[in-house]
Amino acid sequence: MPELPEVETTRRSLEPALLRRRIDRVIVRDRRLRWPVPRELEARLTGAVIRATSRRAKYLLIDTDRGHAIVHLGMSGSLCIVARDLPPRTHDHIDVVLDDGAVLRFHDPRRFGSWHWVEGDPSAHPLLAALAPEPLTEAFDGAYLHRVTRGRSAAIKQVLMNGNLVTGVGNIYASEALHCAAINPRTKAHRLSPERCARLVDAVKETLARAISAGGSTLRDYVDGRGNPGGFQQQYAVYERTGQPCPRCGGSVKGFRQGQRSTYYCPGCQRA
DNA sequence: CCTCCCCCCTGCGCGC
DNA sequence: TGCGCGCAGGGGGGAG
Repeated sequence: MPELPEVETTRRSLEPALLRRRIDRVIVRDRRLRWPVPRELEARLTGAVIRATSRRAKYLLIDTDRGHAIVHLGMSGSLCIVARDLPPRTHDHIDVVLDDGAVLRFHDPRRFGSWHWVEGDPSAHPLLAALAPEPLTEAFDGAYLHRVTRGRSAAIKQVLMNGNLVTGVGNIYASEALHCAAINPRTKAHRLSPERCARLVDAVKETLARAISAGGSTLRDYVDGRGNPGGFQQQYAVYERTGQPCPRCGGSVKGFRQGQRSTYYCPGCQRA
């Protein structure tokens, strides 16, 4: 489910309910996530005061006076603020009980999500240390993309989804950004000119920003911290639109498999 | 180092 | 209606 826009939308919608709250209790109902939830999480989080929320790539961080919880939503995870007396549903694996009676509840049917605890500088954590620059900052520009694609013969779509080169762009937004930049997803990364790299960077930024503005994408079950679905799926140009007209040239959108994932593009206006 | 492929897991829509 | 199959937003890790 969640790529960068969904994680950012979740973070923004949760933040007002979390700031300055003290954590009374942490209930872990199922520890079997992507990695086993460390017992250290409950031990250290209980009694901590939340100072801020932040995001790095697709990781959401709960920053406290004692350290940081690093949360990943995987494919099917969501975080919601609920009332303390609301009974948990199936797959509600973690509750963070706040001192005002609200609960931050983590729901994840597929359990590809994860929770970690880190003290000190969170960017030094092994999960975060090797990540590429944030896509919505100036560090991610055409010169950067051109440099890191030299010597890479992989298809540009797969390069966009490599978290060590570009962060936050998953399967939906890779297809959408390539359409926006009018670049064929099969194009070998090292063949892109500096100009086309710059255009692709602009397209990634624009696509992510528009998705955040729309509250992210809800394909099946994504909801933000208040339980609201996103609306960006209404604006897709190509994703899951096989056979429908391209909004730019009217051509028929095509889908195909690329590295075990589905890719969508318009053969009419996305050039190699 | 890069690339490919598999896997973790549950749910849903489809065809028969 | 029931069942088996393929597929789904992520990403670590091993083989080659």
